[in-house]
Amino acid sequence: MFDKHKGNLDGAAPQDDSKRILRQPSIKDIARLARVSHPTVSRALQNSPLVNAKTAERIRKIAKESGYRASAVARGLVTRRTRTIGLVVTTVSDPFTSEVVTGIEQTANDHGYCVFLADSNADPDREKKIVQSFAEQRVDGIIVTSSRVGALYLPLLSEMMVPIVLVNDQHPGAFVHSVMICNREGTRAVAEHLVGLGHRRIAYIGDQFGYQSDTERFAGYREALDAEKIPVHPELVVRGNGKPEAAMRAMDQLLALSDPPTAVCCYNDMTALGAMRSIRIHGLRIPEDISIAGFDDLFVASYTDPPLTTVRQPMRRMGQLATENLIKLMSGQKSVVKIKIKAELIVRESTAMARKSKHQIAKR
Amino acid sequence: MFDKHKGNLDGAAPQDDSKRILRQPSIKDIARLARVSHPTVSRALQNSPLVNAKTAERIRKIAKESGYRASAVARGLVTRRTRTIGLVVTTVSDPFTSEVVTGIEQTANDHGYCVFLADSNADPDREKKIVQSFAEQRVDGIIVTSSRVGALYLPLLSEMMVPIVLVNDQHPGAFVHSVMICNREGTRAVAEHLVGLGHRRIAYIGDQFGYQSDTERFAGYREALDAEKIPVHPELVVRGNGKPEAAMRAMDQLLALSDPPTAVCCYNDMTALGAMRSIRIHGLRIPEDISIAGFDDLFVASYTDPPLTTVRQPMRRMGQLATENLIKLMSGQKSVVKIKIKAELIVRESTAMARKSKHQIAKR
DNA sequence: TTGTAGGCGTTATCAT
DNA sequence: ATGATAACGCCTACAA
Repeated sequence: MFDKHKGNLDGAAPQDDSKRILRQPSIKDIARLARVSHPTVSRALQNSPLVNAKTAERIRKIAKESGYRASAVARGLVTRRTRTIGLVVTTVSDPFTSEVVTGIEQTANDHGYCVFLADSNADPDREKKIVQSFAEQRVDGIIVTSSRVGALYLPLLSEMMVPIVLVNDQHPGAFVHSVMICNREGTRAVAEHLVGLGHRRIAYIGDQFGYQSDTERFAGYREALDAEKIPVHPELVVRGNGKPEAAMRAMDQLLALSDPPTAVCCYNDMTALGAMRSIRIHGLRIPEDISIAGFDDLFVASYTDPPLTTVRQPMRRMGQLATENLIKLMSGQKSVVKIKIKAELIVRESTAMARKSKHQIAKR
Repeated sequence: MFDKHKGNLDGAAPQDDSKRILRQPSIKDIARLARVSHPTVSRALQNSPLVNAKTAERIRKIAKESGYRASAVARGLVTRRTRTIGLVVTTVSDPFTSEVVTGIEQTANDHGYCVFLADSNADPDREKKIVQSFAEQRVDGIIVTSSRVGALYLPLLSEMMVPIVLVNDQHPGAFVHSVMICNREGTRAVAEHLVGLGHRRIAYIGDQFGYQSDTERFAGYREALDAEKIPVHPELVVRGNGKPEAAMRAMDQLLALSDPPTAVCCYNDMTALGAMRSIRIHGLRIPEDISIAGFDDLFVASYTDPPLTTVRQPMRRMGQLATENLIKLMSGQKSVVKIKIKAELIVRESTAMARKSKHQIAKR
């Protein structure tokens, strides 16, 4: 039975009838109840030693009983600090992002900060609007993940006079504080791993053009091949958009080649997911027919079939570092401008020895 | 005599070059630059018709040039509305949650609200703390996803006098506004689908005890079996915790049975992910040896191997509905108390006809 | 059409 | 140890 009925008793939200005093108690209300002045209440609630222990106790009791909650709004107005952080992400529903957000939120909370979350949908205009709305909220600091604006923030921010930290900045500039992974080293490790397994035709499925992380990861791939004097075949370098759907099409392309790759480096795990699906649809086996590797180590990488070889990115930790860094900045301390995190290769079962191929020239 | 030493001494902004910059411009700064009073600025910026079109234009120009941003905190103090929503989730990094969050954030933003995000880590105490911190922030409304506190909010909230909407409330109470999926119908559809495929030994891997959604989904499972007079074997009902890891162990249990199930209904897709992994590790095939179905239709359900049969939950839409509902409530309108969303069975490739089994008694 | 005079709920700065 | 009183930046009467 579907009960879409509203309760006829206004049990939950009785704020319509008469205009009764629907106001949370203010510090003055408490002062009146406690028969002291409101600054005394303020002091008592902040555990100031400047107030008599007994009265302080009494005040706190009264405050508690009447459900008093100091208004952060009023406090923010006078102290000029809101203890608030603005967080802008491209999409919360991306598993990578949501892990970073978790790290940020928890760290912020531990330090007594509230966080405003806003989703830019990867739209630079929207991203700017959000930052402006954060300016109005008078946030004490801002964190941006996977920004496509990156260095372009500088002017806006000097105007806002609010510190900012970027996570996985996609458009790096010199003086921007940021936390990022060693992309090049990460993908290089993957590619070396693949080469070590005897692969020679190794493809790369990238992200869209213009992303710093993609550029760096591709550089790592290229380095590994160069080191072994394996040519980088242009037809083995294709692009997706960081999501499975596009990766499927990219992989389809690769499999349509007359001499398809025996291994694939993917820009990230989401890309790998799509690639694996495509491979399966083509009736090939992983890793027997083709090896595949991702980047990020999302939780799902442990549950693909077979589990995915990838590069671990400590996402929560990165969020934590960004936040701690921001907090330092907000309290006026200087801080490290670029934090680079080491990437860790995680070998699972989606990569294996290359099968003998007509093109293969044994070398080592 | 009220000498408030206003006039030229009005120190609001000592524009001397030496110590400016420390502050974002205030409405008074703009007023001075535009040679009008600050209420005029206020009106101009709100496009009030009460101000001369020309001067309004001039004021807006000046405001823009000086990068003026009205302080939401000051405004909130006087209007007693912050245009802010508090959102508490159990974990942002859960894919289900992050989809709901996306829906909420976008809708809120479209309506001019900022959202505070807080992660309770599924800890009821923390959940309460968060709500209190939201009270201090004077949020205009609150949304809670997968609350474990549920109806227990009522007292706290009537004290806060802030409307609240729950998404997938796990502890429903009569007068709590909430948005939820038809859990029972959803799992019933899955189970019927399985029965229709000839399965008779159908297992259920649930969540922890005490979750409303689990209880309802299990009820749906039971209904489907009852309808076909298939007994519900206790050994076929096991529990995980909604995450893959625990689901693996649960599935291991099931596979250790002397007569293991030929199909499994999982509480959610994350559970299914773990179950599939376990099945693979045991060397069995999906769906040839065993069929498996999830619930939620996370993006990953399309990329498992094989793609997962599941029940679609329109997560973003649910977030959107919750938010729209909350906005109504915040503006004092009455609104639907319980919104129930229809669940949709999505048949993919993880479910197939039951294989002949010694125990099988053809029936249909 | 514009300006003046509060006041929102705090904290900060003085007194006492 | 406590109390007046003044900001903080904005909005909203009400006055001009």
